[in-house]
Amino acid sequence: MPREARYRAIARELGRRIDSGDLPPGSRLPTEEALAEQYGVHRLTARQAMVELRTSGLVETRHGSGSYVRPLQRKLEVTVDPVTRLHRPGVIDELAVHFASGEEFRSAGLRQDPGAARRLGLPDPEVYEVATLLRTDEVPCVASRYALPPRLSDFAYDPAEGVLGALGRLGYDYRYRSHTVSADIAGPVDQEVLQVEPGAAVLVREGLLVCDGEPLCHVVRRCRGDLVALTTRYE
Amino acid sequence: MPREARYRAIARELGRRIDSGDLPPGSRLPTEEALAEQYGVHRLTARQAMVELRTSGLVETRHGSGSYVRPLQRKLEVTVDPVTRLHRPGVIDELAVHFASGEEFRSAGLRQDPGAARRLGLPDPEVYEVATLLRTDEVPCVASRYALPPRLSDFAYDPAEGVLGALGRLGYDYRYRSHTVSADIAGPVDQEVLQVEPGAAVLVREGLLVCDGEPLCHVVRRCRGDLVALTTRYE
DNA sequence: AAGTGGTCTAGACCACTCC
DNA sequence: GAGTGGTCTAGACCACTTC
Repeated sequence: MPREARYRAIARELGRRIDSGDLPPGSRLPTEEALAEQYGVHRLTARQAMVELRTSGLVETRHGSGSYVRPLQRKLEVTVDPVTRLHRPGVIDELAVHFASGEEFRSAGLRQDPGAARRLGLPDPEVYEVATLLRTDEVPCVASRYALPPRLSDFAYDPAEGVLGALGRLGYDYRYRSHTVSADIAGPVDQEVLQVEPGAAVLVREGLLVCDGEPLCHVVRRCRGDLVALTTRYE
Repeated sequence: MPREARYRAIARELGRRIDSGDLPPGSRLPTEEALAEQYGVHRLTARQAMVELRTSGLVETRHGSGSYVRPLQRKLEVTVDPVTRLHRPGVIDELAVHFASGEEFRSAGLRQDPGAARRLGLPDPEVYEVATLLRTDEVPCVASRYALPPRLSDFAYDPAEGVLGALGRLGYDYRYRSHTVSADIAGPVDQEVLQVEPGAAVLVREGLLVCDGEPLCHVVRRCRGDLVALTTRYE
């Protein structure tokens, strides 16, 4: 029976103090130096405990300043309408304002994407891909990737209306055939686009839009897990 | 402009080799010792690179054996029926078999839970809480927590039918009023119940069941992010 | 300038796996 | 028993924040 590592014990102790409210959200933890002295260990061992707490999402560290108990962040609830089956900002009033700026355009072009092409029922792996980003208060929040059949590659996109809005304007009467949600760890691309740390949680929502029974668009949205929740309300 | 840390550069290089297929899923990475020698750094620096890859979910490490590229794990797709609005195992055939064993009982009793009580429209913060666990191949997979009004505290629970099945048998004609999905980092409780590492992704699905317009049950399901995806299909 | 976290080297011993 | 990852100490210097 291996005894518990020192750094784990320290992390557990600090975690307990956070849970109990002894260290309230936003408060500063002892410095690594202070912890090292207090527990009689080397600074690196104390530091390891902080890494543990950071990885568990309990604490955030600011270089040169200190480590702080993470404030309980109220997540933005983005409603997903079960009838029209479209994303709609709402619920929290400010949200409508925040998302009103529309989808920021990131890139578009023909790409090889066998998975999306298969879902779209295409014979070749090539799709027309549009990548966009939604921000709230300037913070990257939801990264979307739309895959369309190559024949739509002259697709005109206006950020104000969004990709799906543009498809509607072009006369496509689409709806969702299916949705899948899952939770991922932020990969290198997420880290860059959503500006999160390695190890952050990402909420992934994937859907297939159909129009007259024909697949029209495959959408993948990767949302910052600490900022976004998706809500469906049934009437 | 601070130059990139050595360990980050090493992690990036290895990540690139994994993405390119040079290091295929399941293959073993060089040992920490070998990496240290190869890049001319101390073993701890090479180790730090491995920590980075592990945190990003690209690699898993087995003590005494080595670090391996994580196999692309096909997630269990649990379907969520938009009509009955109930969870149904399916899609992948084996799933029905795996979940057929029912919900393993974990605990039940009166608890203080102001959040759930508020959603249930109760005057007091007390609710009757039932905690269960679903396993697939013995692996903990979905941890559920049902909150009911205290008047239902004599609620009889049979694992084979599940909590919602039992409510149906008792004559409650319930349906979901709303659902929220989000992504979290595994906290201490998740680590224990779902048996995951600190830092693992957890898919959270929260819903409110109503019966004749009255709130009946508040459900929170915490699913292992690396194993579970929730799918809704519209006909 | 002082305080604090970030990176790195050097070296040691332990715990687990695999043969 | 050899190989490999896990933990820990000791000490150093750098980068960022705060005053």
